[in-house]
Amino acid sequence: MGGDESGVESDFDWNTEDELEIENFQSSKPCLTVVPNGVATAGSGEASSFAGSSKSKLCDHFVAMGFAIELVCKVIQEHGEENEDKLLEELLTYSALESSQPQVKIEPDPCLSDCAVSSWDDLSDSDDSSSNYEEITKSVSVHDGKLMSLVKMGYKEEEALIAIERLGPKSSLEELVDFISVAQIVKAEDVLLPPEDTPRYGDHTKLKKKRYYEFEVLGRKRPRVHEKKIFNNEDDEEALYLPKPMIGFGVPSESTFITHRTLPKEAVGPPYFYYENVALAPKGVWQTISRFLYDVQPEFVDSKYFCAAARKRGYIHNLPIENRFPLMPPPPRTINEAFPLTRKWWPSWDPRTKLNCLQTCIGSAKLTERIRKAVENYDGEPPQHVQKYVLDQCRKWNLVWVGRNKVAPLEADEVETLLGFPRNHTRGGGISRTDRYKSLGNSFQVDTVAYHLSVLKDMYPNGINLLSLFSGIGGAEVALHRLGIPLKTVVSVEKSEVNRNIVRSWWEQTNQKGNLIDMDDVQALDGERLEQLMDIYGDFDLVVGGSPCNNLAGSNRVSRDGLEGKESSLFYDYFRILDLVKNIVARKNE
DNA sequence: TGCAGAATGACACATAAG
DNA sequence: CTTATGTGTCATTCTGCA
Repeated sequence: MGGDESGVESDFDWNTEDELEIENFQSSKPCLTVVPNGVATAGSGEASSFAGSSKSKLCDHFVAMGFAIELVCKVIQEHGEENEDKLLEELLTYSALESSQPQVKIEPDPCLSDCAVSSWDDLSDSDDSSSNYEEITKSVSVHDGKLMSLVKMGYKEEEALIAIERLGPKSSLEELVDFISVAQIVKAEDVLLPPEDTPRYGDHTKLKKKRYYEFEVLGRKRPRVHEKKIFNNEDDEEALYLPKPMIGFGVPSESTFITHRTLPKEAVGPPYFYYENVALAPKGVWQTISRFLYDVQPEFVDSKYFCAAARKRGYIHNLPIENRFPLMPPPPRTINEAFPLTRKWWPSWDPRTKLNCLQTCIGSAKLTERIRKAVENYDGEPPQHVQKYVLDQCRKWNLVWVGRNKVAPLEADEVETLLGFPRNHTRGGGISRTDRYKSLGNSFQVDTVAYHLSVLKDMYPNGINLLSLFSGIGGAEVALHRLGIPLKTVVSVEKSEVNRNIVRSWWEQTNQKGNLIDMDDVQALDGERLEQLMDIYGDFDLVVGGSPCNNLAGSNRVSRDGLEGKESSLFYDYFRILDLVKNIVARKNE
């Protein structure tokens, strides 16, 4: 285990805006606006009275400036809300005090417990809003035992509450402790570090301080990408968030490869894990994900290097990266090759050779009609502004030319092919057209994933046991199958019944010899159930999951809440389950 | 009732312009 | 270096239609 050579620069910017994440952690921030009198209202600006609404606005205002929500509550409570400048001053004073004395404990505050309890309630699955108070107190008392134990063990009440909320009511004490410990490590780093006003790429002093801190104080070793120069030839000092080109440790079509990396000790498999999500998540999200997943660096890969459509994704995994091989035959890499019939109609002023990311929605018929009308008015090349309009729309909706002046969205079976699934994979069985696009838009690109998983083939000639979380339409299963890796037992957890049916039907059609066990709720998969499964079928060799991205993806106008969003926070369940599997495996091998 | 169309106007990041 | 503008994104929600 090599560890960390000091001074080796990372391509990944670990150094920015960590404060924000921590705030999220402490307050379990999101959808709740807490006003000073301890009443929590859902959403912002939706409060029933004028007073409430203005209070929450002020609160929001300060939180948006970067102050911790509990601090804002406290200050507003103490000083009223008439004098905004005065409040700001107080907040600044408190913040300064806090950062110089990290151990100062903010007194328990009604806002805090309310906040925690309210989001707790969100998770408790009772949509009935009428009997709120009793429900809450009841559920509090049920967990009082665990809460008390945790507090007695020396953990802060709010930390304990957040952990219980995250891991669900059935979580064991052991799991809770584990969760809090990770949270504390993340928190400790950021509280103890000097506050950073603005993210600055390539700021060496800060970078070094942080390294020093990690190394000396925490005694931790963090893997660095030693070969980073490959990503960024011209300027070493510019630490970029995402690598350019986005090829991760290498792709079959490019000649640059990284064949060696050092994983942190805790990350080393088996079991192997493979986690996926959108590359362009809000700031800090990938840092958090990476810290939870044993400090493994994400591998950012754009699927445009594998097929004719872009798909920028980050993957965190502990697989070996030597001797990868691609699926055969290689899929077409340009629109032209993928859809030869479009060549005849493709206008010379449309320079696209690759499609954009395949999404969950497609362009409407009305839109294609508007485009036809716009283009057919001109003989030959339309004027610049029309070209721009048409190209913009074509890029936005991934339209292709299928006739004279005629564009069309891709058919679902064409999307299947592009993503590497067998034709008609999602067809029939009661799935509607829109659902089909939706399932496909949320799926893996099979060739990309298969390339990463290909290293397992030699390691497991007799097949593997797979735990597949958020399986969707079974991208991982299809990838392994296409690689020729036998599937012994697959435990597939997927919420959508339609998707489960798709996987089940694929399983039967491909004459799989193994066992397919499907479940619908990741939160219901606890240690006991896992142990039971592993007793019957043997240890899991691989844990795959791409947790929901709705709250991370840029196309979400409504609720891009980051990792703490309603769906995307299910990432913590991926971590919880993976960690359980690791613990169970480790215990058995003792 | 369920589906498809259309509007919505969030963000982070890259790049250009001042 | 700071500010303005452009670009792209595993989406959500409402409305009208059949």
